[in-house]
Amino acid sequence: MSVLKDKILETATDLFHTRGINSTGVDTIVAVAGTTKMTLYKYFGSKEDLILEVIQKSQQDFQSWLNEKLNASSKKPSDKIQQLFDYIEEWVSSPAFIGVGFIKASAEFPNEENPIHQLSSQQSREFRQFISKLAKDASIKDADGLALQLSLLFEGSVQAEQMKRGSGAVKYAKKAAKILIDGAIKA
Amino acid sequence: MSVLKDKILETATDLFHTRGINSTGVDTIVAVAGTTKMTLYKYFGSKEDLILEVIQKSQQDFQSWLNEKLNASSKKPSDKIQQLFDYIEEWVSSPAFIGVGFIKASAEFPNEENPIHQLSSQQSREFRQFISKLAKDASIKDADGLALQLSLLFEGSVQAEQMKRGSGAVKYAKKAAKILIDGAIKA
DNA sequence: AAATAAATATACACACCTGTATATATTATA
DNA sequence: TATAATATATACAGGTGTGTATATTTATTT
Repeated sequence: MSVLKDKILETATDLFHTRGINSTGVDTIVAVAGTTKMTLYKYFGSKEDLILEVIQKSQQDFQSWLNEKLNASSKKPSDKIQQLFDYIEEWVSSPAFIGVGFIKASAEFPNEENPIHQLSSQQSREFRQFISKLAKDASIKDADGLALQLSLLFEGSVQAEQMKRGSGAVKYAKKAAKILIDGAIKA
Repeated sequence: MSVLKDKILETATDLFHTRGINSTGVDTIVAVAGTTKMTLYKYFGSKEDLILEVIQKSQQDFQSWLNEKLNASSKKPSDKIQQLFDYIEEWVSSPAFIGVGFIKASAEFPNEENPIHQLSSQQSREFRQFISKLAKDASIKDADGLALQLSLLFEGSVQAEQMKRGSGAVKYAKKAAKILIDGAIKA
């Protein structure tokens, strides 16, 4: 991947989160990235394409990071799901955290026919399936149900953190997750 | 309140939710409301003022509805908090549900200095305090902690419902809420 | 050094946005 | 009926948005 394309993606990701997607023009993006519109439109067919790539890459990066953390920490499936929110907390609390792409995008593009909304919806679904797999591996009966509940805590936490940085909401989400997981294991 | 001002508020509320706030121009609002820009700017100083009033009124309406429901159903404080998510489910599942103003607004206006963001943040806080009061009345020890957790489930549910209408996420939020409330009562 | 590719600079077409100015029509009140 | 208040119609100023056309400069390769 070209270094310039990468720089544009990175800049757009940052601006979309700090100023909003619709409020960020391509002129601003290229100015901050230190390049020109011609270059941007060489790598991305349209602003919509750029948005789609930003959302995709953000989620990919997070998923990769999370996977590595979980695999490095333990081999036991029951440990993994218990540690899920430890890493979510680490990630959300880090200074580099700027939000979750698919959550913001679905708010700015509420129409379900919109490609950006559809990609957001798909990624939310995939993340829930990821949690569900963790639960299944840990021999939890209603894995899908628990996964949905944990994803609600996750999305709620991110929302809260976006509303007010340093809210500490994730700490309580973690406690709630532990209670729900313990309950689901016993069932 | 003038009937026209009311009509504009109602139309704007609907369009903001179905198309997004930034994506909805005042021209569209007055066209759908069946009036003109001159009238809109007579009742609202600016588009920002209109947005603020829309968010304020939406939350007020919801809070009033919820309060009535809770007061009508039972006098026992411990019942009230247990029934909270019954009514949230009823509200979110109703065909008239279009989303929560302060959640969408905070996504479209991420800058914490922005008046719209600040109002959103304030309303999120007020709703959490409302839940906390329910918990305190029910003699729950860590009322603030539980209120935060329940608000995460609430915001997560709304987010999920926005992502995909009819997701049924609230049903699982309700189950999770019951577990968390029961746990908090025992503690 | 010559030829090819990549990036820049600049200008512009066209659409849409918010907000206002001005003149006209409609409705309510006295 | 005359006066005042309310709403409409229309046009426009000034800004910003996406996307493209054209020409020039820089960097890479042969």
